[in-house]
Amino acid sequence: MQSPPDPTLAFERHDHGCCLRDTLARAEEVATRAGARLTPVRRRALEILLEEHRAMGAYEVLEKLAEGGFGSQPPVAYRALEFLVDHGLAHKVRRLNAFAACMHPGEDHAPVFLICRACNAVAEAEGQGVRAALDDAAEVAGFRVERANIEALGLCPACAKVLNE
Amino acid sequence: MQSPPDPTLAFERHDHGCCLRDTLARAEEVATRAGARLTPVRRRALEILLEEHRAMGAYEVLEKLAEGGFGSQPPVAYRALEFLVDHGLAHKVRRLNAFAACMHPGEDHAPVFLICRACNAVAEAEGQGVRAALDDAAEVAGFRVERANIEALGLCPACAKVLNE
DNA sequence: CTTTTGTATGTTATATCGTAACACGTCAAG
DNA sequence: CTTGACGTGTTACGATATAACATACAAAAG
Repeated sequence: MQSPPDPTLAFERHDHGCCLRDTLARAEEVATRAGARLTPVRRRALEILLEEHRAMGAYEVLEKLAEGGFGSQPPVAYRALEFLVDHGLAHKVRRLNAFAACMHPGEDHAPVFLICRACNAVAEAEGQGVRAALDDAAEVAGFRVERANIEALGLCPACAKVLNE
Repeated sequence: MQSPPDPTLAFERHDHGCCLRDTLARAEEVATRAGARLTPVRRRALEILLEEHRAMGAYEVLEKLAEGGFGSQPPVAYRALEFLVDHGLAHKVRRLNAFAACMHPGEDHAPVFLICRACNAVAEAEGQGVRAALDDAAEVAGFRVERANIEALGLCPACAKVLNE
């Protein structure tokens, strides 16, 4: 494993190689079940997001794809990422114009993103309750929610601690 | 009187001149109270957002500012818009890379944006409940939310009706 | 097995969104 | 009347994203 000592996607340490292989395997399954093909570029793009385990810009992903012998032009990355997002294998974090691998592919979940304004780490938290509240709020306006982006900016536990000293 | 019976930057018709003048007046007050200056460019930028009553890209706002004799380079618009956002007089809708005037300047509120995927209309709904749920979800991760972006994509009532026919 | 059809990949070129850095003007505080 | 903070304007550029077209490739139809 090469994983650097970064926080991310959860604010806690964890077994990385495990969550990578595991998630990748589930991703494969999700794609198959949807009748979609997790082709080499797409698979590699997902791997990249999982390896780094943080939110990455499309151009950053592109660079790593190119290193692996794939195309080096923006559409290559954007298309792979779009596929991943469409199939729930990755999420777009709009505040950062970045993408992050989904930690719960296949499971029916409502992710909310917690973005640390100090270290830029992004955690994907469970937001069923938030989503339910959103559906309620939308209903008042006669609006039916199909997709939602819920993102919070603040301080992660580690940075909050440091800044308080 | 303020507060019409609409659910805000809404999917319904309403008295426009009224909500414009009214909101503008309150904005002036908010700025003054914050010790900030609602200068001509800034005021005009807000007017533009209020007149059109929809989410607008920075370059679109810029164009209209230029028509009014203001500078025609991007920073002019971005700075005015940043001021408005910082002072709670406008919001950024990240899904659209666009800005919308706040319909409740000064009031303590937690906006959620309802974006119609068919007609691109944006409604600003009240999201106190959503925000509370978000705070709860964040707390589980030891994260303290400072700012949040909550955006929903779906169909507005009008478009939903049309598409069902 | 071949043709057809739809999908995936790659490329060039360009659109769209956003910011850094600096010059100038105004105004209020010292 | 100078200094310093702020606001506006400019040029130049960086970052993000997509359109349009060519080629390859795989699954379905013949």
